[in-house]
Amino acid sequence: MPAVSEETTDALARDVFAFINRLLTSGHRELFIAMEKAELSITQVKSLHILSEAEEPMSLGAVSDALGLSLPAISRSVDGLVQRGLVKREEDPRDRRSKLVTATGRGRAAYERLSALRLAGIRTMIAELEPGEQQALAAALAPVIRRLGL
Amino acid sequence: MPAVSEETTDALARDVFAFINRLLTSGHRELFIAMEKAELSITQVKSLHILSEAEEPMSLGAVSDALGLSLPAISRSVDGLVQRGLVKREEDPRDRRSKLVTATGRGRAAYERLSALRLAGIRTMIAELEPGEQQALAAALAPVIRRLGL
DNA sequence: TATTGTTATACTCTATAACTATA
DNA sequence: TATAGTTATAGAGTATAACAATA
Repeated sequence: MPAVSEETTDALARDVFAFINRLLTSGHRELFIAMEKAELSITQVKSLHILSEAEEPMSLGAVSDALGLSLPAISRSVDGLVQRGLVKREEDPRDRRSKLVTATGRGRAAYERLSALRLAGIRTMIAELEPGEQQALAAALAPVIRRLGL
Repeated sequence: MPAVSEETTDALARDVFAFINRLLTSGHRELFIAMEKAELSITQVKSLHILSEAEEPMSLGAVSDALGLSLPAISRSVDGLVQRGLVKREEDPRDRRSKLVTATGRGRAAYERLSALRLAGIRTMIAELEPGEQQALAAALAPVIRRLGL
């Protein structure tokens, strides 16, 4: 019962696909260079991401589940972050088998810097669009973002 | 001299960022499962991609440059594709040091199948949007796609 | 000599298995 | 016994270095 034909949805999907590809290829070079310079792996950046946004300390198992990676992979990844003071790791007093990890101020700042780089890449591409195109895109995306709770 | 304020551009960039993240996380699980089943690495899929779209045979060096990976990595990656009949590799008659590689029919078909999966993930998310949202998004993206030559 | 691609080797990141310590 | 995390080991994929063939 869609009020939009399947062909239209398909065409839109292809457009979104092309748009994403363009954004991904255009904006990620600087990000990867920055990650290399900071000696952070992709997993470490992702870990910093969820820990930066987490309201409360997380166990390693919770991080492992959130990222869909094995516990050993997370253990080693977080270990590197702890050694550089980007993450704090301490025993859970209520279950001493478990370790609670939190992003430190420095860790949050490091993630913010990388996130800003990624955003800058997208902004550069958007700035190349005509003002009218930007406005139409903003108007079209805003309600979608709001409705999806992003 | 933009007719759109910087704050507006920033807000739009953030929306696009959120939208992309949602699309990437939503649609890629099936794709990775399919890749695993086909025993194709990311590099092999990317190689199939550019070879499928290439008008003419490419040298290994050209593939290496296009993907930003080392020649040995491409050599091994393509070797696997050749062994499975997805890519044809032959000496360049005009420079016998060079090998020319082309996607075979089977190789193109394999790439098309994976590409369709990725598109399906995006389409699923788009189908969740209200008809009006879809129409606004389509109207906003179409001119952008056309102007960027995508 | 310089260049194209391959083979050798070392490194990073991951997963499974074995282990330690708590529960 | 079961569970959280760590350490041991093996596998995939990449890069640099050494090599072979051709220019």
